[in-house]
Amino acid sequence: MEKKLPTIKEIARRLNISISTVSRALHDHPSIGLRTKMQVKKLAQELNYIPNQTAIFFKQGKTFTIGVVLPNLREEYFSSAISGIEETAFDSEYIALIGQSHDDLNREKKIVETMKKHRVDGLLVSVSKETRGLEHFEELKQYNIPVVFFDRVPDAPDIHSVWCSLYHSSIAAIDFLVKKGHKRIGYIQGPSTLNIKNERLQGYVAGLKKNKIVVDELLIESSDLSLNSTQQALDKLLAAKNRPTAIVTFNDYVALDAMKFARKKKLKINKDISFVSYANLPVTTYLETPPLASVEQFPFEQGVRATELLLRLIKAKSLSENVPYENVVLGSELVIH
Amino acid sequence: MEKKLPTIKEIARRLNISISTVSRALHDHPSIGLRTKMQVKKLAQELNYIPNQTAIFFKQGKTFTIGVVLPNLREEYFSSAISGIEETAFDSEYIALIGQSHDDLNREKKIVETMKKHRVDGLLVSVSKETRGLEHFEELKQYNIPVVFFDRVPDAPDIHSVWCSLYHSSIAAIDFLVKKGHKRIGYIQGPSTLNIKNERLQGYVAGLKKNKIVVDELLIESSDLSLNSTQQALDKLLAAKNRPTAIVTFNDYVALDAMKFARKKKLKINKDISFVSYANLPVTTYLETPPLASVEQFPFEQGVRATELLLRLIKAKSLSENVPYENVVLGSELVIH
DNA sequence: CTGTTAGCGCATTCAA
DNA sequence: TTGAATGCGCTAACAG
Repeated sequence: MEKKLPTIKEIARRLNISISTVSRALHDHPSIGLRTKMQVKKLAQELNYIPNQTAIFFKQGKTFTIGVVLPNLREEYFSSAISGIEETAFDSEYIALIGQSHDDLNREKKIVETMKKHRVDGLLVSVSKETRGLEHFEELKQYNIPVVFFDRVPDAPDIHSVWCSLYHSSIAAIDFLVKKGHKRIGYIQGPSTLNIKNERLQGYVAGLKKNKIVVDELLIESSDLSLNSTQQALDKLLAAKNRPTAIVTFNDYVALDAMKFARKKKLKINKDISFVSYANLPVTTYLETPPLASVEQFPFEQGVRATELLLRLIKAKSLSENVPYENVVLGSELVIH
Repeated sequence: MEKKLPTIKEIARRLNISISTVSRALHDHPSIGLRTKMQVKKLAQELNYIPNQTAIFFKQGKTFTIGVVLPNLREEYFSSAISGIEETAFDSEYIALIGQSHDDLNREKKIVETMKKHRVDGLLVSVSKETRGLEHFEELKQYNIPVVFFDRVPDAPDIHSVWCSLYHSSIAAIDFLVKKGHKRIGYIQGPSTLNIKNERLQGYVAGLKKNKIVVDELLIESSDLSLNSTQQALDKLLAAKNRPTAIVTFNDYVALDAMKFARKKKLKINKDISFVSYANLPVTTYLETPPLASVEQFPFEQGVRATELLLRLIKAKSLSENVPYENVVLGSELVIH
């Protein structure tokens, strides 16, 4: 049997006073007599009264929720980000709704739709690798739901975003490898949709130039991030006439897959072939032979900053203030293992 | 400027018909004339009308949200679980609200409070390691919010739960080690609050007995799961008169920490000292020398099952049906690497 | 086939 | 100091 939850109406009825008096008493409104106030509070306590937030949300047109859309929670990178998001949101009395796109555009669209239905106060998005257009986000504007893209930020004007520039760290990575004596440095890049903003490749090229190394297109392969694709990329690099002695990879997962594969081919990691990658996942600290170095992209921090920005936008919205598009670019950091 | 969102009222006004007609038309109610229906739908389309779910939720006394409370999203184990939760929930038109306790009881309480405020339709919980009593969950009963505990399930009667029994796998682990020739097998257990249900230790003891090995209390240490604590535990085990040649650890993280430390002490993993652990985290596949074996606890699956159970409870609740306490115990599986 | 009305729980304006 | 009345957006019972 559905028990009826206590409401202010119920309290009012029992005390033979009006609903509004109860409401005010519970809010410590100054114009309520001490006696009445105490009575009300006491009964509320006894009945275990909790205001029905859904009613309040409904009335206020606010839900105190923010939606988070990202590819996959199982990747440590994103779970770190969402950890930062949840913490920041929670400390501001917001709560996070989550949706995983699984890098599937249709699912992403459906999630955004659901978030819209739930009237989230704002949305944080790290786009799927299939995402090109932003039509499914445009509509949110009409509903006054601010959107902040983070980490995987689409290359579009007129958006709010928080991401991490990899340009300088990419150059630092090349500097590091060159100092280690490497001259032939390969590169396994990721899907083109994810490459635009972060300037990994640009940094790679700039780093080579800075070190007077000619860019060899045969040393640049790409992976769709699947194990298979990474293996193929590595295979091609290893088959190159002047096989690279070091390889920069899109992220640690690609590096890990590549290393696993390299070991199968009887190559000694960090001897026959070295790796430098991006993400600096905590798990790499447990490896006997981790990538020589990895670029820390501060996913947790990105989550925090993105949430802070989003909360600011939400506040501005409620004050009907206009906020110019803001793009927070964090620095990255080459971490040597 | 806050734009006003379209409502059925607005549509009704423009079409000079009544609100309820609009409502019915949008719901394909049979008693609405085709013409009217088309008109309404057309205008709704044009105005980009979306029903205000918060109003509907409010009216229905349902939110189509489920809360998820767990220690930490950054642990792959839990992020796998939540991945399963999110998927299952989403496929049933539910959305997940998340809260991390960070193994802090007070935070856990506050999160539960928040979930209650948000009137989630149900709650999934993996308790913090500080959690002993369940008072902060009891109150949810009054609000008719069903709770399903998963993975870290408190040892209490009258709860719904989904967890994974480790007893048989623990025995299998010992069998496995014995077959490998190990006779002195140590054990690093976790915090006592997390040990009750899963029967890791019981399995360890049973396994030893089964193999006619005397249980040596000096070979049983415990860790609070921090790096330091694990190191201390390992140190003690290594200092034991008859140092163990193999160690079973509470989970892969403990094993990884222990292995890292063992390497520092110049011990060869899987030669001087071998490890078997629990969780079977995907990351271990990337290790050159992973634990010899690890017990798969199917966190994703647990998340799915827990969500399914919760959704069933929610449905039963709305039908005012009574459901007996259900405790789903999944099997685990020793995976040899 | 369509309109009128009430009400979900609460905050709030206007009266008293 | 308190009460009555209104409305947020929507659904559904009731009335034509």
